[in-house]
Amino acid sequence: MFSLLNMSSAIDPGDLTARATIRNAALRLFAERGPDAVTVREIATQAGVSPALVLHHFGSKDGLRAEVDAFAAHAFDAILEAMPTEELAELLTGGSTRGSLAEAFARGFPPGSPLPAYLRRLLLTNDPAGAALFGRWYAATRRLLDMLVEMGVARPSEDPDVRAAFFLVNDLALIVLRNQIAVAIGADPLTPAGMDRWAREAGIVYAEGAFRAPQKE
Amino acid sequence: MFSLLNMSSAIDPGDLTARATIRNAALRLFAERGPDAVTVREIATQAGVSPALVLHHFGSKDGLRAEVDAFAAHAFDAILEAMPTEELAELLTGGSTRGSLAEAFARGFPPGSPLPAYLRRLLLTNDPAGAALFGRWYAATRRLLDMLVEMGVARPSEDPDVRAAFFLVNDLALIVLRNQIAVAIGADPLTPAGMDRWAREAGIVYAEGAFRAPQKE
DNA sequence: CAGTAGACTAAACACGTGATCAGTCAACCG
DNA sequence: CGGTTGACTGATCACGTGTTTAGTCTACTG
Repeated sequence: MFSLLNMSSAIDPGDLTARATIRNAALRLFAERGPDAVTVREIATQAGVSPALVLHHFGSKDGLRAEVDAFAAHAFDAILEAMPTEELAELLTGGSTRGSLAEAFARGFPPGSPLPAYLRRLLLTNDPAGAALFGRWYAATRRLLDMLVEMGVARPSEDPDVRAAFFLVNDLALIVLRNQIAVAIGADPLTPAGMDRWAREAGIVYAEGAFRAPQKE
Repeated sequence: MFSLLNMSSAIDPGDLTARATIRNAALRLFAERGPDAVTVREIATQAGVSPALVLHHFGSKDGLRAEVDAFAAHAFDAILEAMPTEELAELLTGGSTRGSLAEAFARGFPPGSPLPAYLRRLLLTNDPAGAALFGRWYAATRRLLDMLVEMGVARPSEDPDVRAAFFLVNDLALIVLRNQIAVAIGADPLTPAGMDRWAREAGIVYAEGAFRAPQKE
């Protein structure tokens, strides 16, 4: 008897290993609901395999979690590595859209990708990996801002640490409050359309301010 | 024999009912780790009662959760109610600090209060209560911004929906990314000291912008 | 002083969880 | 061909969970 189910390449459309299929299913579920709220049985069902196979491949649920973490971190670094030069170029050419992390993500990931949601979880839990990621992005923002000041493009600040954090978290707010923003403005801010509206307003405020200065000037 | 443990008023310093003690313990634990990650036994231990008493008073864990939700929502509304006039007054008198939700919270809640963390969780989960809260705050922000434009204090925007959302989520970012911000700038942004630094930078950017406008003007 | 109501607890129950185990099957190697 | 390796599964385990039950003790009521 010829068993289709045991041909690992036939488990899922796309010729993926069973391992990869399980990892992808876990990534998607972890991103949406968090690892603690997802059961091994659920992952197995979604991947079309038995629960025991999940632990056969990854040792334990925590092992799977670690592997998914590493996979996601790798994907994020790939995005981040391709960004700063591109972002800088856009900024210096005075392009219409301001360089931003959220924007880079919207461009770098396919529309249905679970990675933005995964990133969100990483930043919001007390995960050390999330803290490390935030730290690297903060340092990059800080450096970029210093560079822009030196170039005369950005005005200097008395408290550059806070200003860099201000810009970074305003940007990340798009990712972490995505759903709330979507219902408020009637458009997903991580799609190109929503992103355009957002970038235009942010760009204006960052360039000109939003209030008529009451006492200064 | 005289039993101290059964005198409800002696269970906890502060003359609280056992019910209130349990509710407070649950609020604190829910805020820190989320309701799903907290066990009934844990709440009971922290409150100094038996696990069965928790369910005796609240029917079920979900019942307790609902009661804690209602309690927190009530506290938030109280803060929100006292804010807009005060905020408006500060704004119109040209006070040093810009009116903001995060600021109002830092002023309105004692330093160790679990309510900011609870609010954070409410906004970040897909909880309908959180969506409702965000919706009300968004409407208030939108109205305030319109009013300021009408008064000539704020510059009009082509996309006021997005601009209001932009201001609101920048503000809420202080609450949802509090920990990451704290390690980045070296100060908890929800304490008066950290809040001052943050408000100063935000105020400057919102008033004057941060970049030298490249093409406009 | 009975007697009832309610705060409170110890013990146990039903169930879903992550994990283990023994075993089947296909592929590969000598 | 015989034998070993490894992907894969069904059955089962130990355990923590929310909840229930039976019962104790105190305070109040007539």
